[in-house]
Amino acid sequence: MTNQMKIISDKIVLNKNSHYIWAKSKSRMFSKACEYGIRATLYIAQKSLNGQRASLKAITHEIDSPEAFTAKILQQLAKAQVVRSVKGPHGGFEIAREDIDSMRLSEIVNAIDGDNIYKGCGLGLKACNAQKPCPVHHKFTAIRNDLKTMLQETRLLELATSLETGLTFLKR
Amino acid sequence: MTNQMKIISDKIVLNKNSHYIWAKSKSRMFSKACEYGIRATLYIAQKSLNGQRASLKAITHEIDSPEAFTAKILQQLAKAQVVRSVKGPHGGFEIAREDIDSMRLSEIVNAIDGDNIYKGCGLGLKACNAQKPCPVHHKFTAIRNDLKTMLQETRLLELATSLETGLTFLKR
DNA sequence: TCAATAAAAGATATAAAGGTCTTAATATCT
DNA sequence: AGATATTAAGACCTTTATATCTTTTATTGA
Ligand code: FES
Ligand code: FES
Repeated sequence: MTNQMKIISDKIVLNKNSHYIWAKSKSRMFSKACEYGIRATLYIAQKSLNGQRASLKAITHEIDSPEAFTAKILQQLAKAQVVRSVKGPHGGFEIAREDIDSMRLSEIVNAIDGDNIYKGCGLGLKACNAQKPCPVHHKFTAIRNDLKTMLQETRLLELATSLETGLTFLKR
Repeated sequence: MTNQMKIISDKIVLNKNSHYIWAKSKSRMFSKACEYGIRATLYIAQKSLNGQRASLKAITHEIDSPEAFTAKILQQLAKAQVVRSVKGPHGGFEIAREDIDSMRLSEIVNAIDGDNIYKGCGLGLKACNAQKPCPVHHKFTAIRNDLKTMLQETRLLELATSLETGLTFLKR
C-alpha cells in the first residue's frame, strides 16, 4: 500500500481526505438487537427460574450490552409478550414459569428480526420461490430449514438450565 | 393504534414529528453487496462458458441490480481475483474456464462479507469459543458448519450450468 | 400524598451499509 | 494520434442499524 489511506480498525478505513471508503460488512445470522435480545431473555429466564426479577441494570451488566439500547429491545420483547415488564420499585423483567417451558428461540428471533432469515432468498431475489429458484435455492433451503427447525424446537428452559449449571455463558 | 405514527413502508415508520422510530431489521444470511456479487459472478461465469465477456450494463440488466453499486462490488471481486476485468471497447468481465471449474462459492462470500458468518458466535460474543460457549453454541455451530461446508463445496461450474439449462434464475 | 424507583416513550445522535455521481485510466479502432 | 468504449477510483449522498439522552408513566412504600 503506497497511498495514504488510514486503517482505523478492522471495519473503518479512511482515505487521505478522511472519507470512509470500504470495509467488509461483518454479516451475522441475527442482528445485534436480536443477539442482545436473546441474551437478555435467557438471563431473565434464568432469574425467573430462581423466582427473581431482572432489572435493566442487572441485565446489561450480566450480558455486557449497552443499557439504553437494551431497554429499547426489551420494550419490543415486552410488546411481543416474550417477557413481562413491571414498573416501580422492585420492578424489572420476568417470564412466567410455564412460558419458560414452552417458549422457543424462534419467538424471540421473530419478535426482533422477523422471519426473513428463514424465509428469504439467499441471493436476495424478491422472495424464495421453488418454481423459479435461484441457483443456490436447493442447497440454501436445506440449511435454512435446519436453522428454522433448530429455532422452533429449542426451548428457553433448556438454554436457561445450561446457564444455571455453568455450562454456558452470556458474556466473556 | 390511537397515536399519530405513520407507516411509510414495511421498514420505515415515522412518528407524528416525522422521526424514524423503529422497524424490524430485515436480517439476511449475506449482505446485499454479497448477494449482488454472487449473482454477478454467476452471470459472468455463464457468459464465460460461452466464450463471451459480460459488460457492467449487461450484468446489471441480467441480475437486476443498481449499476454503480454493482460496479464497486465487481471492483472488489476483481481485486480478490474472483473475476478478471478488461477495459476498453469489447471489454467487460470474465472468468477463466479452469477457474469456473475450481472456484467455490465460499471464495465470493469471503471476498465480500469475510468469514464472520461461519466463524462468529451466534449470540454476538467476541468470538465463538467451545471452551466457554454461549447457550446456543452447540446447536448453532452444527448449522454454521453445514453452511460452511456447502459454500466450500459448491462449485461455480455447477451453478452456472443450472443457469444455462434454464433450471435456475438470477432475477424474477 | 409524596418521594423514590423503575420501565415506557420520544427525540436525537452516530456508525455502517447501500447507493450515486464525476473524473481518471486504459484499451481498441480508425 | 485522436475518438470512443469500458472499467477504476474517488467523492459524496441516503437509508438503516445501532446507540444515547430526556421526559413521561406506573408502582411502591414511608
Ligand atoms: S429462490 Fe433463492 S433461496 Fe429459494
Ligand atoms: S460461542 Fe456462541 S456460537 Fe460458539
